[in-house]
Amino acid sequence: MKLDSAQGDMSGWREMDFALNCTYIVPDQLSDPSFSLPKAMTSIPRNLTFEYNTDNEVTGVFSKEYIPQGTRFGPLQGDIYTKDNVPNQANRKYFWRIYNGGQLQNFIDGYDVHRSNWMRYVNPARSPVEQNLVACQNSQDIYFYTIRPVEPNQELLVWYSQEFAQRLCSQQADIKQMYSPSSDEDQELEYTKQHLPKQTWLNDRTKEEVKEEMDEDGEEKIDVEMLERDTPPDTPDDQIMDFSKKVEKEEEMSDKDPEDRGVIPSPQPEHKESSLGLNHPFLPDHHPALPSPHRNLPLHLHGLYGHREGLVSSYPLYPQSRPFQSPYQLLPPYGPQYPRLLLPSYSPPFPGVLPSRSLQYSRYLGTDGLPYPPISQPNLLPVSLPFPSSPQGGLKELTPNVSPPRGAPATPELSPLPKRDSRQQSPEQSPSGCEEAMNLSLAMTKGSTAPRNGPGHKSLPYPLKKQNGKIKYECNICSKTFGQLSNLKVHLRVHSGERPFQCNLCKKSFTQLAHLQKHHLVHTGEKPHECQVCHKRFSSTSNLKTHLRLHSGEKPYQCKLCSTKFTQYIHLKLHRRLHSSRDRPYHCQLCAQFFFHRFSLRIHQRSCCLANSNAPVNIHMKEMVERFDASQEADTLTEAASALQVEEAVERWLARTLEGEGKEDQREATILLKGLTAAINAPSVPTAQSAPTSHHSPSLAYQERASVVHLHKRAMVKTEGQ
DNA sequence: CTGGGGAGGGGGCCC
DNA sequence: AGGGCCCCCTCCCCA
Repeated sequence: MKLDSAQGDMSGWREMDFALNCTYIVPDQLSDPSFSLPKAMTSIPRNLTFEYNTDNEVTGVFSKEYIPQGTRFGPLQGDIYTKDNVPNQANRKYFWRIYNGGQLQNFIDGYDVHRSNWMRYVNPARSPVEQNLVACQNSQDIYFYTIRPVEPNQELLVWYSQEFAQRLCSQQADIKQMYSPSSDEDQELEYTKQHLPKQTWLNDRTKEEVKEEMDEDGEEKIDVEMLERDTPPDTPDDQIMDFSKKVEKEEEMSDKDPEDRGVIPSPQPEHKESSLGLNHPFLPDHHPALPSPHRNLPLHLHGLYGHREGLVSSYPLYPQSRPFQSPYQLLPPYGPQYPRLLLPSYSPPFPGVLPSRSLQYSRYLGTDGLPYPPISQPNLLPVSLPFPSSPQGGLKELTPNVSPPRGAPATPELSPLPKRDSRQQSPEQSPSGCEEAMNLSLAMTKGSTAPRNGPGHKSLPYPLKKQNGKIKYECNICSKTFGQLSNLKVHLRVHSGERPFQCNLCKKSFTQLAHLQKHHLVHTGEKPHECQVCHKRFSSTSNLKTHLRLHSGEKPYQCKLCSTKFTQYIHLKLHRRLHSSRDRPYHCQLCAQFFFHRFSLRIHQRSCCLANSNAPVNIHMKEMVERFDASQEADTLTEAASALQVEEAVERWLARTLEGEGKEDQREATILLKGLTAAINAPSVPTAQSAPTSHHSPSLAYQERASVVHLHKRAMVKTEGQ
């Protein structure tokens, strides 16, 4: 399934490259307002899951299914603080810094579980080996991108992108500079000072001491100190103290030779001297083979977030010289091209999209004539909004965002935004807010002239197969093939979890626009499909079709054990639970099928359970035998019935079953009957010895679909003349 | 347990 | 090629 060629080195990617070239977009799960759980818990996408400790606390984020490389999660959500309005009591453990033009612009604080999202729980990676996510700042948002395929049940582990770390490093350089005689007073220091409680070590020490500290770890120590004071009581102490101790301990150790410390040097020495010219004194401690104090902490993001506050990135500054060893081929970008659509904030939705015939909505509307009150748009999440509000209503397509030029800073030069609301930003300013509607791969290919490696630059974006002379597009993940590329692209959302179409009323999201349109009927109460018999209305044709069976009397789903018929398959399924295998004592050892009668088992073993069981004719024969076994004709026979008696019973059963059937079905039944009777009259076969076993699958023995009585060729519903 | 309706998901076909 | 439309299938809920 998965491709194993090593490809997709993202180590040289800039944040903008991730934004433009990412292949999948996975928005957050929508939080039902009625949920009592905080958004940080409920926002986790469907393809991810939390891991909990014994206290039911989230300890990490894991994948539930295969997640391809180049998948984007996010953005990170939380309280937004500018440098000047950080509350004094703020716990900075979950702070993310947003830079603008190299200057700190604001913080995203993920501390509050009701205002942050699941991304706060993603643990930091200890090494490039285990890292599978990279954190990037795109515009004013933080996104996590998979830099390698994530296998099911694998933990998501994140570290900064190169630029991200670079910004933090230059921040540190700024801090250093503020103590030089020539530098002006640094705002960051001012910020730090003003939020440090009195009697902090910073105030108690000389600037010279501070400078020395900074030389080692810069601002980090400040934050550690702050954590000790500012962390709310519910924060485990070990998270703070260990982190603090780690820094001190490692500072001491950093003076020693790696061999003396008994640690393994970095397998990639260039890590120590990155392209940024930074020292990474703690790098060896991030080696996965080593016990890491960081890792021993409760699996919260304190490490990452704690470090983030001025961290000199000791590890993942992806040196360009070190490509990722991805065992999988990078999935090509098939960037979903979602037109930017505008929807009114409430119904009637999709005028001109729904069937044109006029419908009476009024009876479905509320007393105020509106099905739902208009939703105040500014409160909506900036992510997953393919349908920003449109005052005039209707479905509109917007001009796609103009992608920033390649190589442009990931953080556009924006004036500080006290609160993040992408929809209040102009499209030029913020590609992130409406990014769901962008064709990322298209933006990449059209907006770029420089040849690049990585996703989107493969000559053949999709594996092609030829079936019967027709080109088939194959899914990289499940190998399912499609005749049309667009179908494959839609299909791929099943794997990525991407649901780009979101209802602006209830925040549910869908993989296809049509599904969203159908869903909207839930809110409007509209039922466009009317039964011509009873004039009952339905929201979907499928449901109308099911309903029509009530009038036609058609019950296409029959229990093969008791002949009870049903109009809906689910009813048959429920019904079948009533029949357990213990009622059928005769068991085929070869395919695990059960029978009421010994002669049925005999027929089964001699007719269809010998040769190629997978052949359609044999599968059909198995169905027939099973149905006959449950028939009243079979019941009339004794276990000692002769072959002739059984044959006659089969004929009677077939005649009754096929009464009224089409000629084609009867012809098919005749063929089957010949096979059955031949089997009945065949000499006894020592099946245990002669029967092949390799191709026998228990699933064949219990084909749910086999219980559909009518062959699929027949019309399911007769509606004419009613 | 059965039966009816509501809703969502996947995919094929056509423009 | 992408999107719209439609269909089938499945599951859930509830009387």
